[in-house]
Amino acid sequence: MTGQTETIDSASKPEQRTRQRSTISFPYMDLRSAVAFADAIHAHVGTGECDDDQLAAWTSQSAKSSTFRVQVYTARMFGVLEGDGPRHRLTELGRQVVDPNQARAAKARAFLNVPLYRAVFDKYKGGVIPPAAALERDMVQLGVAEKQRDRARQAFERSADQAGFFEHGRNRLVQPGVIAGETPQQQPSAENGGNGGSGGGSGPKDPLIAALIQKLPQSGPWDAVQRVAWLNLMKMAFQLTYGAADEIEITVKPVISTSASQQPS
DNA sequence: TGTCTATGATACTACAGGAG
DNA sequence: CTCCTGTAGTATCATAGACA
Repeated sequence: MTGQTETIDSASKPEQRTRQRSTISFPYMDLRSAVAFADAIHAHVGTGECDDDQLAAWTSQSAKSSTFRVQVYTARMFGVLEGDGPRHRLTELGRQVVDPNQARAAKARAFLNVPLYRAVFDKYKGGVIPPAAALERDMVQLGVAEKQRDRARQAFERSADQAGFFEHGRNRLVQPGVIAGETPQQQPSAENGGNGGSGGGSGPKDPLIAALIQKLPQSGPWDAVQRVAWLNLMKMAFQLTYGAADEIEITVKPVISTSASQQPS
């Protein structure tokens, strides 16, 4: 393991031969490949779980191949798949993606789940997207590795197209209209994703918000860092669901020990 | 010819288990 | 208890081949 960097360095000019890592997450495949996985799982096990080998077989791949791994990574990044290790299942968003009635809104949400895409969207929403070269420069500034800039841009453009963000022209990034109002209101009765857990609740909850609520621990200690992370995710979910509002800041402040007066002994 | 897709390889990270 | 090592999983890079 340790000799490999030397091999790279000695290849030729060591300058800039080292691998640069992106500091912002983005998928290497497009939204369609993520939806394909969601479709495969939905078609075979519905809301149940499957493992690597099954999913690979259903999509005519080998579970050992990197393509398969990259595609799993892509689907998880879009938020349509979840699971630990070799086990996979649809997320709430994934179930909506395979539902023709909700697919449009769900794809738009999936698109904005990707940190890089979210950042680009925030930067250019309502405006005109620059040409490819300039867009790539922006992506590099946002944290994409120099060598991955074109790949990131290509995946971005395809995914944006598939999510309906280019409906007003390929030089404009416009959030599809359904996202704000359509889905949250339309499950008046049961049927809201059987094992949702919180399905028994009453209020009309956005699936993204519902999924976050499901993440809440039942009991026990829950440290501040985790709480802040959860609250930040909820903040983003609010922005996606209800639109951007004034900046909300979530921070941790150490407790100033006023408990001295409370200590009985 | 340029772009896209698929694939193998590699770097990095996290975690468990054992030795001192 | 701490440090070291091995292992597994994830993220990223590089490139060959297919296709328009």
